[in-house]
Amino acid sequence: MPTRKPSLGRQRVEMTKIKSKSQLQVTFSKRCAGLFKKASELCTLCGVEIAIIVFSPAGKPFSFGHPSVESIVNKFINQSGSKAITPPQALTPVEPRPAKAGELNQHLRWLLEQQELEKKKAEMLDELRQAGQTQFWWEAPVDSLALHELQQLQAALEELKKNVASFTSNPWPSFTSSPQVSPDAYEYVPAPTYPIPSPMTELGFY
Amino acid sequence: MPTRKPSLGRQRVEMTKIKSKSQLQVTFSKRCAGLFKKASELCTLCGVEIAIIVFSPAGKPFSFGHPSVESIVNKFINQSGSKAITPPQALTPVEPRPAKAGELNQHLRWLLEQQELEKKKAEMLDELRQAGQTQFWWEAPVDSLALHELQQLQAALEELKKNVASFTSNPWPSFTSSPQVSPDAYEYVPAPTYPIPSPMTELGFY
DNA sequence: TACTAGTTATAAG
DNA sequence: TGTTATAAATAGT
Repeated sequence: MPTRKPSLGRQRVEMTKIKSKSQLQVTFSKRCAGLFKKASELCTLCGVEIAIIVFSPAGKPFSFGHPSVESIVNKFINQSGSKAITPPQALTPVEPRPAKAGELNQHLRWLLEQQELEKKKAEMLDELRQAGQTQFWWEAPVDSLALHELQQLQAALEELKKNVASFTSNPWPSFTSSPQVSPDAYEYVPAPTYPIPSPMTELGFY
Repeated sequence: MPTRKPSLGRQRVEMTKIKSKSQLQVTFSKRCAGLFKKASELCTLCGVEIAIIVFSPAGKPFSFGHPSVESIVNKFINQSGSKAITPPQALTPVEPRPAKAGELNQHLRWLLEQQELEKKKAEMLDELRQAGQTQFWWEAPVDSLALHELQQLQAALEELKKNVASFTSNPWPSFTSSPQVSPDAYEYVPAPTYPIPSPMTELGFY
């Protein structure tokens, strides 16, 4: 005979902070997903622009944006009219330094552009990861060699830092973006971003 | 006799942009309110920070924020002080594209390498920053005189890059952060108009 | 992750 | 704006 599986079903929940750490995590995941879905529907249904930024209980940033978080944020914080975002110039190594207040937005866009790139990449990684095997080679603990290399790098950075104080040219890196095309898809980025202006680009790294 | 008032009740709605202007307005109002309510609940239940910005069909800005849109946006675009380095940060200019399914794994590996690099770099940059620097070293201008130092740095990075493939670290760190304090007041601003609090300054520029 | 059942959101009127 | 009945989100398993 079939043993009944009488789930209690959805129970009313008191609107107060969840105590249980694990339960909180579960609820957060579900509701955050639900929130983003609602946002997505609102975008589709009403053709509006929406940006959502959420810092998880663990402090990790989650975001949703259509057409993009940065565009909306920028629009929001600066409704006093702004120039259109210039598409990334692949061969332009340097972002103009903000000399005037009017140029600040340009830099903000740059920063936000970085975030965008990161989110897209993270998204891709997630997809690939889920589509692939259960375990990969890189899912293993760190070894000491990495540490060594890191220390080496850090030393180089420290060295450079000491000698960099008197430099006078433009520090702003450019952003090269591969045709980040995402037609209809809205961003739903469980992966947080971490805006760090990287000078590496100027150095021809990677 | 009670004449039935057989409301059809909620009907399934096609997820496509609503044509009727008036219907769109109604739907927008309801769903926007619903979205904000969900956000509010998520804040309360999980004690997280959320910012939502919506531009209505009429282009009017609506926002929800706890503790405030500004604080969250600023935090989002300026995570530099945080260790919440989950996915990476990268300016991956030249990203190999997987041509065949068989190359996916290789591509993934490449992506993860970039991720590793960025993660480590981010960590070190954090260290450097917390070392008491008001200004990132890369924010200082770089001219040709720095060439020597730059080459030094490049060498270190290249070295690191070579070793990335061999050392294995978990690309998906779980990060635990300090608990969040959440007051009771949530913002629900139908028509926000707020001054830009010098975003650049908070971004660590200048 | 998937399911169930009571809860909540919301399309229509 | 308020009502109703159904769709959708979700708490608990």
